[in-house]
Amino acid sequence: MNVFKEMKREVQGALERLQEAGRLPADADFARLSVEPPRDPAHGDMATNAAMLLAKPAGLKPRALAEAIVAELTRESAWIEGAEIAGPGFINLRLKAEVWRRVAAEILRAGAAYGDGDAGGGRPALVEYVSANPTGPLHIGHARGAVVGDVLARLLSKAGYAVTKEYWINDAGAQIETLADSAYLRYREALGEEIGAIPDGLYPGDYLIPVGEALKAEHGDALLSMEEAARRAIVRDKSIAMMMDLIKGTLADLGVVQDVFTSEREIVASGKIEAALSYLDEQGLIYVGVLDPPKGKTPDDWEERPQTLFKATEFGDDVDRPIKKSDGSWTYFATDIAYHREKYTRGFTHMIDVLGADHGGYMKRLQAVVKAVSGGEASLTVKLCQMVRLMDRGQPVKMSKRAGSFVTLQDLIDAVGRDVVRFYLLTRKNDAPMDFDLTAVKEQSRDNMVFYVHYAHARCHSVFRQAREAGIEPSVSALQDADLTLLDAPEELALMKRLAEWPRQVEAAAEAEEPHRIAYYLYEAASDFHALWTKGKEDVTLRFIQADDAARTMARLALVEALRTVIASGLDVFGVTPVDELH
RNA sequence: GCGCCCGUAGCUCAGCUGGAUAGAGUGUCGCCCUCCGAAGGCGAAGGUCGCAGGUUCGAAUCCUGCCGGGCGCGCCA
Repeated sequence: MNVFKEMKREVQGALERLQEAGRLPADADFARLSVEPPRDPAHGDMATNAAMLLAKPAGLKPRALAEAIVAELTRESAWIEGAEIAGPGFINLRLKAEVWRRVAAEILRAGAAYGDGDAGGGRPALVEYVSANPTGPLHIGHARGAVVGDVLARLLSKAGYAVTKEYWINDAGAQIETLADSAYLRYREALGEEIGAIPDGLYPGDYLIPVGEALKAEHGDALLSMEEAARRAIVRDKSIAMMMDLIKGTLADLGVVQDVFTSEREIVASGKIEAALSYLDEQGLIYVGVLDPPKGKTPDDWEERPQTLFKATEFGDDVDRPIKKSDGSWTYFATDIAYHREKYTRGFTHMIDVLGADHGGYMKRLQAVVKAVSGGEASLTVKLCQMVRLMDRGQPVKMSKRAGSFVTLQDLIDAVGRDVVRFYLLTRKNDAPMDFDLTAVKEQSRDNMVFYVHYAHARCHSVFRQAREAGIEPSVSALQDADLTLLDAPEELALMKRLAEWPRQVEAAAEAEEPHRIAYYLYEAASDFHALWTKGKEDVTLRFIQADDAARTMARLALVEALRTVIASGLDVFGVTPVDELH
């Protein structure tokens, strides 16, 4: 049950009845109608702008129209207790306490499924994220995209989309040849050869040593005498496979498991580039032309030459984009065209790419591609993740590959734990830069959202433990049977109202594609709970456990369980495991 | 030069896609532990929402132009 949706339906119903009665014009537009909780709780539980919106078309003063709406609204509503007209024409509604208790009861019944929505209507959505080059381990720069993408997928899934989580493997191109060369060097090293310093231009990392050893174990010294092309294929495939295993291992430790891994190499080999381009050609979107040099930053070796171009400008991009290099091979952009066409032909019209901020310049052209290859049917949103600065006690952690203090994502997970990494990276909008302070993220204080939310969950369990010691067993059935009408304190009602917002928060966060909203909601819910808990210290009658009143105690335990359920549900969206106890 | 993102309390950030007197945390100041975890809570002070226009019943939010910061800008992936 989404109270807010139900109320909007009621208000809309009232407006339609007024329409039928001829008191509102038949063509009145309700698109901008809002029924939302007001910022200030003194304004009631729900406020609507209906009167202000429709005053002009109705030819009435907002307050006069508001009175008519209120009369219609309160006539037969099961939920509305009262309505006031305020300010420029707001209608403030107060709902019966019964409404909130019903929500609490529903939470106890639905458990983790509370908050699940149907905004997605089962439609497929594809979230592509991480997609790091398989040339080495993931580092911190990849962490944010991995978490944001993963949680976006979980969020959309909770909101009713059929989500596919995808990784695009850049296993073609120059960097992969470099990887193969680097691995071959390690292979020779494994055979006992003295290789000295790793030459410039090759990957120096230790992580390739196991690749060399694996090649030795499988092939002995046979590769040395093998013809170059055949050898290169073997070394390359082995390197890519082992790098992907390394990456998947780290992602698994982060709790990220993707459904589909699409290989660039396979897309290239399958002829899908030619197919996609010929499709675009049929649409008249491919032509040969000459581009102007980039303004203000002409490369030294710039030479004007005719190129094969995609008409990206037709879809809002700034310039048309080349799809062939000067040597006749495809540009990376050409494979992007084929890949996004591939996504569309697999049935996805709702696509999300999670990319690093350094790919900002690619956003428009990718969106242009998606429009073009789908005949305008599909759309792509690009979530750009800004930099994460790794800090310790307020000081930047120096990272230099050369000095060997290169921090991998695996190191980070091992150092602070996957739940902390996940949650913390979601406490900011993805497009705002953030600091990740190794010490601060583990601090146990209120300014640490991660801790504060976990604490609330643990505290719920603490209450249950205390109840059991007092001889009260908060079993599922006992909680479901509790008499919630005994929850009548203003603080208790306020908490129930907060819990009633959860489905709405899920839907809003999913629609806006902003996982961080969940973090802030959980923080506020935790705050409400901690406040209520502490009030029980001063006012004994507010304590959850009332030794001489078993019924009231059970009602309050039910409220605690409802809160716990919502927090656990939010943490589940984040892929974070709730804790029953803090250490 | 062009494009994208950002500018909100001293500091770090929210602000529910246009709503009412702009909110948290932190820091400063003042309170609350014989009591379900003080790892917490309550209160005070703190703002020309970068600047200037515009759109309308109403703007931190949308549009335009400036100012300031970050990222990017053919043949790299």
